[in-house]
Amino acid sequence: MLRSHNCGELRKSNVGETVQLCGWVDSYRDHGGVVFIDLRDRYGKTQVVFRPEEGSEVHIEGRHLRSEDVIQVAGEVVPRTEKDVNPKMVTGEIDVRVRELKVFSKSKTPPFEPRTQDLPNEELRLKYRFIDLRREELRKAMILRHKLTKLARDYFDEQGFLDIETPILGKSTPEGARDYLVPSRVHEGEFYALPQSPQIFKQILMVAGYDRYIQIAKCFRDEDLRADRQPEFTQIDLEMSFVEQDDVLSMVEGLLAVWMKELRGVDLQLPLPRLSHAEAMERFGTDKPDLRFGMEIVEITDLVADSDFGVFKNVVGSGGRVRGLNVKGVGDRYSRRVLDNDMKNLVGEHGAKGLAYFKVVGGKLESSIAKFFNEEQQKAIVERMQGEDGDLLLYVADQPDVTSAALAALRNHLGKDLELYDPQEMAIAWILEFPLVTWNEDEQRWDAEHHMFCNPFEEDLEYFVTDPSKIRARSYDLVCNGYEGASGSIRIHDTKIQQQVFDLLKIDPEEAEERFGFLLEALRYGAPPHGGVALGLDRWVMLFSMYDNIRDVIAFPKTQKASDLLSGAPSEVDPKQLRDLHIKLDLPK
RNA sequence: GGCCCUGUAGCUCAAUUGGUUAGAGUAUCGGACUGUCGAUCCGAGGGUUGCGGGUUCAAGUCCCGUCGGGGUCGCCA
Repeated sequence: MLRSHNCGELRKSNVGETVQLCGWVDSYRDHGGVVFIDLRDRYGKTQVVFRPEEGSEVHIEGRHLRSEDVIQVAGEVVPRTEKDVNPKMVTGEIDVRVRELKVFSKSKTPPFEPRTQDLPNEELRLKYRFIDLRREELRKAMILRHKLTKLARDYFDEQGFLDIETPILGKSTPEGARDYLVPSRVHEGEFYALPQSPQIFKQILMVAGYDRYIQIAKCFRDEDLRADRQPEFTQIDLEMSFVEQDDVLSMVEGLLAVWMKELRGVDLQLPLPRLSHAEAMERFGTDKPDLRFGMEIVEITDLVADSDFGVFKNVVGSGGRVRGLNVKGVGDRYSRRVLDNDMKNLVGEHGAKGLAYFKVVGGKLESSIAKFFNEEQQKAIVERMQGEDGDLLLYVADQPDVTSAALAALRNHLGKDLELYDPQEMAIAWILEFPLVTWNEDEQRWDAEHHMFCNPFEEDLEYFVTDPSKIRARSYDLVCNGYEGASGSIRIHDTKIQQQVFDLLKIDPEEAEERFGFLLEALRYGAPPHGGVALGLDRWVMLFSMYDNIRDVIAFPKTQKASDLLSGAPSEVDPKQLRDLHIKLDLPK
């Protein structure tokens, strides 16, 4: 070993010991005589001291050390005088007095230093990821990620789950997200696809009798990125046989309880709150509500249908709804400019054509459009909204889905802007009973909401013929602070029901065989009732470490355009490689 | 694909309404200093204002295009 201790462990009790430390020069302070170096490794920092009387050569070399040089020092642990103790460092009670110095490697002047307060822009951080990863914040995130993963593996192991790997090179199934394709050299003109999830394989494992499966699985989706979406990401993927929905939910809840206990020291209240999809849409306008604060959506369609306000009246007349939010006590906080521009634009991004607003004054409404509502209507609105003097009431009038999307966005914006919640809090809940299918207006057909192997409620089977939009699925999402943290369902194991679903989705038998016949075939050889769920590991690390993007919890993330600025991927390849694969490029001009 | 933000010294930022030689902190280099811990003090070097075009007597600043980064809508079963 090149070191006897790491840089985070020496204490007063080590005084007098001769030690060797290795690490990176975090900072240096040269007083001409005495030179101080903060030596850093993954475990912490220790101050090492060069004094002229320890030998001129070592001292001179010490004076030339610069940020990020990698060195080994040998010397004696000495106590600091009381006034020199640094209470900000756990190793602040001691120094290592350097007798010998070895410089393993000098560093070029780094583009930024790991100890910097002013973070450089993300482009630079990604290009020099090896330096960014030296920062304490990122190191903490990596450690937290390790802990979440380790706790999950241990938990599922205790519950009898088997960790089984599934292929990375798989078959393209053109449902859902765009596939990342990998050309086959051996099979000319044919392609593998990287898995969007191990979905089909884990169901086949259930058929094969491995009734509790778990995998920390890399998944790939070639879609546009977001703050919480990377082209490759990690799922904690599991599947269980001979279970009902509640069994899967409580299994996941058990994991969350472990995480909360071990990482936050909190006893998670179980079972977690459960909301139906319909209820979530009604109260929060979204299937992934941020439940850290209230400010729920309230409907006033019935109260304004007869008002003199043309906008509301017309919307109601054409089947629309008028819904809004009561923003408590901020009647004067937002200027008309903010309301008419910023907030209107925000709801506009979600299709709303306008934003109506009132201030509650003396139990009535005040605003430029208040005159269109008679006293009775005003009082009814205030009462419905539970309005008190000084409240701000905001309304969107439009088709139902537009009011939901617009008000959900507005609610999230206001919650953050008004700091309506404790950022430390984690509000976790299940969203249940998603619709099995949604109508695709462009294609004029029904699309699976979750996926096509998702089991409908038996009591809803009659709606297959009468009104497919009413069929509820045995599917469930776990939401936390407005993020989808897990998603799963009980699967279909009955071939008759599976056929009904295919019929509804207009997937003809031949097509079904071609796309995923191997799963359908497996299901014909004795399929147990089964279901499962996948947790987005990156998002949970992000939530537990309170970042607002997942790049900060991934060691080597990609940019919004899916490139890796560190390695330069993607990149052109040698023409010979393309020839081997029989690929000719046909690029846009 | 749409919309919004952004790009000035290695880094973080400034630069009045379009107007003189584009500044500051930090980093780097040189010097001073024997107890600092964001060390301090003195000095020096460091710029194709992302790139290309245009308007103008004059462009970091205005216009068009383009590239990179970020946010978001579409998209993501």
